[in-house]
Amino acid sequence: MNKRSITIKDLAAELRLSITTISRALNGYSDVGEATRERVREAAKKHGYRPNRNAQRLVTQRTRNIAWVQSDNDKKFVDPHFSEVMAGVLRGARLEGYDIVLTSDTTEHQLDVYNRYVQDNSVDGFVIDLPQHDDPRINFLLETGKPFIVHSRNKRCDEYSWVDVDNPGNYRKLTQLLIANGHKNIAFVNGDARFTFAHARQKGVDQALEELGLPASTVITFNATHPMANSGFQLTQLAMQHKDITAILYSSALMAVEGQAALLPAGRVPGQNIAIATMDDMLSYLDLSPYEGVFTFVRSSLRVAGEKLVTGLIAQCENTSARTQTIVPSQFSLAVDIDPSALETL
Amino acid sequence: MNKRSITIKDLAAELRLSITTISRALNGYSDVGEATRERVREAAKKHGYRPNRNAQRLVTQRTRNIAWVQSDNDKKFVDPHFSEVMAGVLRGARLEGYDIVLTSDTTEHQLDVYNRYVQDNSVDGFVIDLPQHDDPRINFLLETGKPFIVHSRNKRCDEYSWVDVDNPGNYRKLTQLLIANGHKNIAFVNGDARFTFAHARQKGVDQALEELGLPASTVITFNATHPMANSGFQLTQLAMQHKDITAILYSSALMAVEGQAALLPAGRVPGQNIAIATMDDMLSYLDLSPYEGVFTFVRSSLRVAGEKLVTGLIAQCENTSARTQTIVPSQFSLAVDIDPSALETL
DNA sequence: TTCCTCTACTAAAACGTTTTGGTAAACTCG
DNA sequence: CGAGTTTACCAAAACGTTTTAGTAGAGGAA
Repeated sequence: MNKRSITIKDLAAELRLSITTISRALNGYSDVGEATRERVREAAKKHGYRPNRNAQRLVTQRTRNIAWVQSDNDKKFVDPHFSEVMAGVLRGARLEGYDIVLTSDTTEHQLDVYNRYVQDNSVDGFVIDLPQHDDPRINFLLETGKPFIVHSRNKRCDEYSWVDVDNPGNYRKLTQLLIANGHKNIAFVNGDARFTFAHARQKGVDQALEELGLPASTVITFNATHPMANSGFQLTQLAMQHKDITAILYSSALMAVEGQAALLPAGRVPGQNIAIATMDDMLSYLDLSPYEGVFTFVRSSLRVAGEKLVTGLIAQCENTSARTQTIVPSQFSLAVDIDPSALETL
Repeated sequence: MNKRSITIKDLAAELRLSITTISRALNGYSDVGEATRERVREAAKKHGYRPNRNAQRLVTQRTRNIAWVQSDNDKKFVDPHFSEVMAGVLRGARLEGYDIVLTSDTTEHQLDVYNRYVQDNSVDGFVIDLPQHDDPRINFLLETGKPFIVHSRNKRCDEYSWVDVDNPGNYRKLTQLLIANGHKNIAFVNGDARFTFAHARQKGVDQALEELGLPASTVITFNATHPMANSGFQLTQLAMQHKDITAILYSSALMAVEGQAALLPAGRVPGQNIAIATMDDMLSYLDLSPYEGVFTFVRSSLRVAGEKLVTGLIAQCENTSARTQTIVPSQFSLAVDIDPSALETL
């Protein structure tokens, strides 16, 4: 039970070397003889020695910990999109030898935990997911000067590091593509408008209409209020009340798939009498193979975004002046009933 | 930027007290004058002093960190059920002043990260979710003697702490309830059989049949292989190929809801010509209000389970001999077409 | 030989706490 | 008044590392 772990002192005693030499041997310094280094390595392996993380952190002032703070009563926590980003973050962190410290705040005292972490040396930096337009977490962290990175952008985005997808561009193109294929009545099933990503997508749609000189009524938007299972179904049902709609533009493939159950009773068959287009975040939770060539996708991996978030943040932790401002690329994959030539002229 | 945080020494200097007194004042020791304690408190607040977590951890040998290790290529990560348990864990941890350290392993070297954490003093204990029948993580942690707690039970469950729901009991009762209401051909849409929870539920179903002397063919089981969006839909479609089925028993309400889209085309209406029964994990991702009185539920909150997991584990971390072996209670909520009297005789 | 350089090592300080084992002064009581 | 007790403080050690500022000795050059 709870036996004390082996320490650098134990190794030093056993090998009749100073703890300095043990430390420097294991950390790859050149002022250690090769024979000695080998002896140290072997003894360390034999005893399963690992440096005490807390002692290391105390002396180096670096924790190799990254904070992810999740709002306790926040529905977005349970959204599969969250899990996908997190999976990428975890992978990136593991490869770099970092750990993720996950906590929840209370919405009333959202900044408390950020403040605590800044003060008590628990973490080197923060990942912020799903920012809002005037996000208090971003404002706070900018003030403290602690490293952080944001998934998506808000209005202060040139002051901090971020990883994002080209939301306006993607949705502008999807909209123009649908219009070029003859669709004049489009439903746009979008996410919660409080979040920057949903706002950016709406902007892309609006821009497309403006460029083509079409009235705003060409697209009717339906906003999800919370990420909920089957919200795609419910919003699609709403959209189906507008009989003249011939295309639906979704904000997530999950919603698009859920929406299928609302299409059938309305006599709509994707690719035949209705066109479906959506962003595909490449959720591993969602099998899209049945919809290949049936839906039009613009694909970009949230998992990759997660990995880029964490590597960007780590770069900044290790070199304070490093800034990451990266657009994760997207690929189009068109439904068979969509004429691809329209895409080239965009 | 990166300005050094204020330390106990700074406070001592400012107040012309020893660091001992500062420490003991803030930690509530009785050998500090009330006036002094107040002075210390005020100065600490004024400067936003927080003890350096790593120094604390080094000297106390306790981290107030709990590890949750997630398999990297594991689909279960993206399952909304995971998020719900995690939400509970985070809440419990926050209330007790603990943080969660989240990492991923690689499936090939699953135990590496457990081993590292045991050796390098990163965490005080581990939470293990979704154990398998002969789970190597459990075997390993039992050997090391490090505190851990398991969500669900496997065959060695009297050797460790766990939190679980009465899976066999609940599914025995649901099965008997359906049979008592005249259903002789039941589909059982169950989870992945590798996991103990799915196995335990199957056992409950089997036991019900045995007790009633009914043939095993009364219930046909359909196992999910991965947690996937819409797997409830696909498995329900499969079940609908058996025309004589009059009741479906699901392993999760999410699957039950997804299955709805497969029922309609088969001419089935819940509560009229088909009975639906399921466990309800009270996912905040899922709105079940439309199915109240339509499905039969046995309800138990995964979020509560998560909270109990973390408080049980913390108790064990702080007092090595403490063991938690808790069944989270379940409540029945019957569909209107189900005769409740059958339940009382069980 | 002497001086210099290079190799291979080390003692001690530092990181910021908590805890142990005190003590000096102030009170209490017979 | 003096002995004992209580109150309110503190110096120093400890936790387990990394890093700084060395040194002793071997080898080479003149």
